[in-house]
Amino acid sequence: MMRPTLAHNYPRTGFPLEVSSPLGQGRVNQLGGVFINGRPLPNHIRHQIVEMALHGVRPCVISRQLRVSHGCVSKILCRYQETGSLRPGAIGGSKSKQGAAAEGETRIEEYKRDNPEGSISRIVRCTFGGKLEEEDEEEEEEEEEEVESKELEESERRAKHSIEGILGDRCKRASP
DNA sequence: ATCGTTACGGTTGAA
DNA sequence: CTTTCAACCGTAACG
Repeated sequence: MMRPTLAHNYPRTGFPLEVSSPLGQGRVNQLGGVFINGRPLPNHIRHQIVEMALHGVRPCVISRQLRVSHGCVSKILCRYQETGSLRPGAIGGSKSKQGAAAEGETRIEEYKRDNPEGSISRIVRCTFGGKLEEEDEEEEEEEEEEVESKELEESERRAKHSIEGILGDRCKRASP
């Protein structure tokens, strides 16, 4: 199928909009919403989508009001319904490896997975702390919030790093 | 008018 | 350290 290329995307409006933001290259979709190509929608938007749906707002209205494509609203709502999470899937990383070599790798991997440092420190903590009833059933909101705040820290750290990189660029001499 | 699905160009991050 | 590459992203368009 011949689909239009990105270069010819917005010929009639006149503005092939680009929006520069602290965290990357923003674009504007047909509904006037801002998004970053290749990256998940911001968490607060995802929250709003789910929240509105929970209040009985129809997906098409959510799409128009939040200026998010209906395909995306559909996907996020679908995922929420089957996983109970509003978070995007895990991006990046590696999986590959196959054949005979993979089996050895898998065994090592399993060993690592079963004996992470964390489990050792948990055992130590439990033994000495006397708090043995700590193991958690997945408590939904609590876990989400924890991940969220971790993410926030991460993105802040990244933004800062990139700003420093830009500023540093001005006075930086040739790297070693 | 709605909404499920998917080609596309994109970013990410463990190996 | 750099490179590879399969995972996911949202939009736009089709059905």
